[in-house]
Amino acid sequence: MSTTLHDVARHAGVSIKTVSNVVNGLGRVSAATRERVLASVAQLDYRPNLSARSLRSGRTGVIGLAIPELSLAYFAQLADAVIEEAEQRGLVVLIEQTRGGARNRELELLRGPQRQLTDGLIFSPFGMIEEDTEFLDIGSPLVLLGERLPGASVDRVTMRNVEAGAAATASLLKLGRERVAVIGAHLDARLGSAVLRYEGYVQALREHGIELRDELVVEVDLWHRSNGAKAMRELLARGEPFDALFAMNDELALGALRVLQEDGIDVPTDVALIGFDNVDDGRFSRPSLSTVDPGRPEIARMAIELLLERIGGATTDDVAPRELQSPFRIIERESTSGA
Amino acid sequence: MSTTLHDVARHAGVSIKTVSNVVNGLGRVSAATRERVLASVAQLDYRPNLSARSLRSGRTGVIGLAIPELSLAYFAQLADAVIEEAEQRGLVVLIEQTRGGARNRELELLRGPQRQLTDGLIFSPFGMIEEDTEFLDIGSPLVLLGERLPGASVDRVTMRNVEAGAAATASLLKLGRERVAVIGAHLDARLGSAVLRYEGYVQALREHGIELRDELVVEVDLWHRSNGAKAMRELLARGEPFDALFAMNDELALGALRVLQEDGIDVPTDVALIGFDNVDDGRFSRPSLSTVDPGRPEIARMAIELLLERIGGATTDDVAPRELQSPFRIIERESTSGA
DNA sequence: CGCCAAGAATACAACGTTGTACCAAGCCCT
DNA sequence: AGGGCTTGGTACAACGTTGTATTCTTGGCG
Repeated sequence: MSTTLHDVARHAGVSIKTVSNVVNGLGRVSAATRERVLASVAQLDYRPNLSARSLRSGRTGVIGLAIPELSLAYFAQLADAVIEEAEQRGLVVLIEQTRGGARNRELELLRGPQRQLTDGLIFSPFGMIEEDTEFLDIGSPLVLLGERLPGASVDRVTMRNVEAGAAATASLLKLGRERVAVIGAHLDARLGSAVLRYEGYVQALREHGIELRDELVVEVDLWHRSNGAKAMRELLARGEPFDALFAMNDELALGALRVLQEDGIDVPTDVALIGFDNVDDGRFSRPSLSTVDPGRPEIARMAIELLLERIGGATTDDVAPRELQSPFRIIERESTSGA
Repeated sequence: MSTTLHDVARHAGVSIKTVSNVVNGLGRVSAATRERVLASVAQLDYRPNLSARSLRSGRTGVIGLAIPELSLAYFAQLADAVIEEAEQRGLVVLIEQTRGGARNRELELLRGPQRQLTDGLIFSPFGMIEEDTEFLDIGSPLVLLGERLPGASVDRVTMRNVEAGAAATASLLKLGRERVAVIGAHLDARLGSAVLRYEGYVQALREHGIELRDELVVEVDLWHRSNGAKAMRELLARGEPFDALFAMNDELALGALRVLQEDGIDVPTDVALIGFDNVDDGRFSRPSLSTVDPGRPEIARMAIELLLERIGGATTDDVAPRELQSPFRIIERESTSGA
């Protein structure tokens, strides 16, 4: 077994509590004993038992991050940012995948035994519906990512999806394009990024006095690359001409790009293209992909800040939930270059 | 506070240990009391305190996964597989990033307090050198991914990098190409995938009676997409003709592809291209990317199996370390299509 | 009818840590 | 010189769980 406070205490000839105080920098300890204890700690290679510490303190130093899928670049990069941000605050991150965001998976995960292991959870919901908000009461701090479940009174980090969607669309319109298609819509949904980004799209069209054409709107359930390709084939099959495309995320955009090129359609000359998320891949596609940068580091930072406020605050319940918004910016690359 | 065994015991009118037995399915409990206890458990929504359980049992149910960077698609997908595999065995995964695999970061991570929190560690080393092997003695089970630190007597999961490198190269040669470039080499290193894959490259050339030309070998430190682009510019600048390219991973390949296309060089007509890792992105690039599939799910499964054997085994020390090899296969896509 | 074994449940300690309460000096002040 | 105060340290309990040893039933059997 590894060394404990007892071992160190015996070795240094002090009480176990004094060692504890030295290790945690608490209480008053004379310089002499402190040094003696530290020497013993070093010599015996003492490392505190985190389970015991957690049992006493009620804190584990672990936070959970629940996302749909790590193999989607957006979430991988988000996880990266969260881990980085957590590390700076002395926390470690337990990642859980909801796998396509199936509702049941999400509910299970909210009630799973892992919750006992984490001081709080950062959760990017996808499949849950409004009736499920009661399940969000998990007994430990929770921060939602995104605009789903708007009814729930929980801390959350969102972005200006409507404005961002409008800005993306506008960046296409300002090139003089007038037939702007969009893929990734969830027309019969009432919630989620898809709804908001679509709203931005519609809004931008209106502001520029351009008619909204349903034939240029393609719905896509999961925003995977393969579905982007499928959506583009569908759009092409419709035979409706278009000269610009707003893809609701970069995966869709890159999937669509591939199909456009297969058909000999040049981007950006024939079709200007913009995605969403600023995933690394877009920088090296050909043409490189214009996109909306959602401010991932900020999202991570804000989420952890909200979480830590709850974790730290003794009386967590009576504080009203907060919503923080991350800044976004349009990144113009080759896929919308003047041409 | 949440409900404890005490609460349930009082509620069901039994002893605390009986509740514990019921919850864990241990000991002999009559059907009647079992039912009564389970009813109380459900009613009070009892969930065991994992810290306390860990303190008693010495197990946390958490395993660590230390990788260079989650934003590299290969590692994101690997992490995905590990989490999935762990979940099936009732474990959760703590992901730690070594950020480009700096040696110090790796050593810190091996000694960090997190080790007290995990039952074992799956570690993909990058910057550590052979002199550091002593640091691998972390007091809990450890499985290495890859061939680094060959001197260390630790469990590990590897792949037939030499054979795979040779197979990739051969798949280019069999197209009739004779000037096969390679990017990603670490010529003055003695260890690592780069060395082995390069060895396979050399070997395949020799077997096909093709001369090895140093001018067609480009070194790349970190196998990022941007470095792939840089390497390709360097290769083009050399002015040495080549008609095929083996990129040591898909990121390099996609970065290189982009630069080739900028220069109007057609893939696969002018240059046939194969990568390594079978990252999702390669399926939707244009042309789609031929690659080597390293068997990620198998790697994840093997790593966890090795880890669990150590964790389970009472006398862990006297069992000789094992090495498992994952199967690989060549995936031919457009970037090496006959043409 | 009395004894024993097996079945069912309990009491208690321990895992390693930290918070609370307490104690022993030494010092200053009146 | 004795009361209060600061400084440095200790003893003990508690966090919630589980392993070990123990007790209490009960029914079967000689």
